[in-house]
Amino acid sequence: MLSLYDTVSRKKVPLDPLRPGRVGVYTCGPTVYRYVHIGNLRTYLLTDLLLRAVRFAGLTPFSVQNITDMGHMHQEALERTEDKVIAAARAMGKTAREIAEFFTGAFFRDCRRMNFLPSDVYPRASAHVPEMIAVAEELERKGATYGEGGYLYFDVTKAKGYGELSGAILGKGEAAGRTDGSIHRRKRRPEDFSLWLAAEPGREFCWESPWGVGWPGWHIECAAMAGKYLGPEFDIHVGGADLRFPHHENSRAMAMTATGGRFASLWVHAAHLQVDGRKMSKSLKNEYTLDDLEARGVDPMDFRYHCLTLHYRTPMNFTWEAQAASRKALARLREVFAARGGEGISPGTGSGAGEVRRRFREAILDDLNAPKALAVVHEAARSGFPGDTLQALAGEWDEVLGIGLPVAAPGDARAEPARPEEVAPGEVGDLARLRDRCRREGRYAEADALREKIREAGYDVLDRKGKPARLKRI
RNA sequence: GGCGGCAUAGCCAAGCGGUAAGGCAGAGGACUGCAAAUCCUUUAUCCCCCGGUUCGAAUCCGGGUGCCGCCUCCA
Repeated sequence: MLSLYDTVSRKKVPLDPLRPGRVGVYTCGPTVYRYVHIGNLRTYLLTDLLLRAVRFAGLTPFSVQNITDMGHMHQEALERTEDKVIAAARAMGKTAREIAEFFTGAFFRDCRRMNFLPSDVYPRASAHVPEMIAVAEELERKGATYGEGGYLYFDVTKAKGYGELSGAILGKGEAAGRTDGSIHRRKRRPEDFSLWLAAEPGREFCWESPWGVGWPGWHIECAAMAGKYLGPEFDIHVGGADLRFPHHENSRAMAMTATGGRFASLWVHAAHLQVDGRKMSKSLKNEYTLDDLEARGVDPMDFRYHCLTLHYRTPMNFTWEAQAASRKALARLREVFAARGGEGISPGTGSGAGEVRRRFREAILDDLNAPKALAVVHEAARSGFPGDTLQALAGEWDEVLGIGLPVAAPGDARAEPARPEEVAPGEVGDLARLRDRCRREGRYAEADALREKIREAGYDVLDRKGKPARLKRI
């Protein structure tokens, strides 16, 4: 049985699906007016790992991840954005909708590169405004709203259990002491939040509503879309730690008040990723994207592996040094599984692996303890298990880890070491062959000089007894 | 001011009451013309500090110190 740490009850609880065998999962997805950064990706990796673990536990997940393509994309913010990509798009006369489309595409591309299992539905906020209006109307009927002049607010004192999720205490937050006239002037108390806002002049995204032409508040997005695709009650809600308050607290308050249901049974939050001990921010120039990592020689799979070396609730401090260590570790694992996986002579699931299998399973089912599971993988890699056993294990485990442990059948091309011409440019291959001849003839000084040249070209020379040397990218 | 998280070897990181997983780096060995790669072995008498509970604590309690986050858009 899979157990997960639930933010509301603050302890690990066994997953007990509302519908037998089916697990409904909702994840707060990206806001598509910029590229997602590696911190966002760590959060989405939690969803991916969760979905894979649900399958591993023999259940079928149904995953919904929203795309926020208009909610808090304020027209004003668009106009004065410092983001170069947006600024350039605006300069070219692109609409907010076109910009959102572009970054949505970029998001899906990153998901593929990270080897995320696709969600079943990716609802766009802009396509669900009628559903949001319906939620707001229901809240109005329940007497949990107030407002005037095109604005509608949610009265948090009408929500049962407000604060259970985040520990927020009414009147105790810093917002209580802050007064932003333009935002707070119509609110009775700082914790109340907008369900509907009047459109400012020139706003591209706006809709007709019972309260006038305008646009929906941010928190109502998730309440409406989760409700539409998963119903008033579902199993797991996933999101980044920063969304705990106010976004999740408010989504929950609204949904529970509107439907009378409990909304999500479990709330799972991903701890943040920082860079060099600081929160990522534009001003510090440390908001890395997957492309930034690749430009520095870090493959998306290397980053995925690196994330898995930490538990999802442990804050991560991203450093190039630690990422490099993970890159090497993954490369070694792959080599071991590839090389030995090819040794298999008999088909089947292998034997003698019961113990590691059990411990891997236990780790994953215990609140998705990926680092513990990876330790088991490393043990197996050093265990001396026969090829067919390693092959079976790699296949099973990679369903959960998704880090590309090769599953090479005997005779499979992946079971054979790559030939020089397959990994290196022709000139480098020529150097390697020339060096082989020098060595055979005992001209070691020349051979060593050639090795140095090959190194400079970015390749390691892997000598093999009686066979041509292999080349490997450094 | 309110709420929360984290402090474990040179670095990253599990463990959360029973006597310190795993990875990277380092050291020794095998292999090699020498290397690299690979393989084998090895590397924390101790888990930020001070008290306490317990037969027993990195793990629980109390008090410190340091770092970080949320409370405003934020994964």
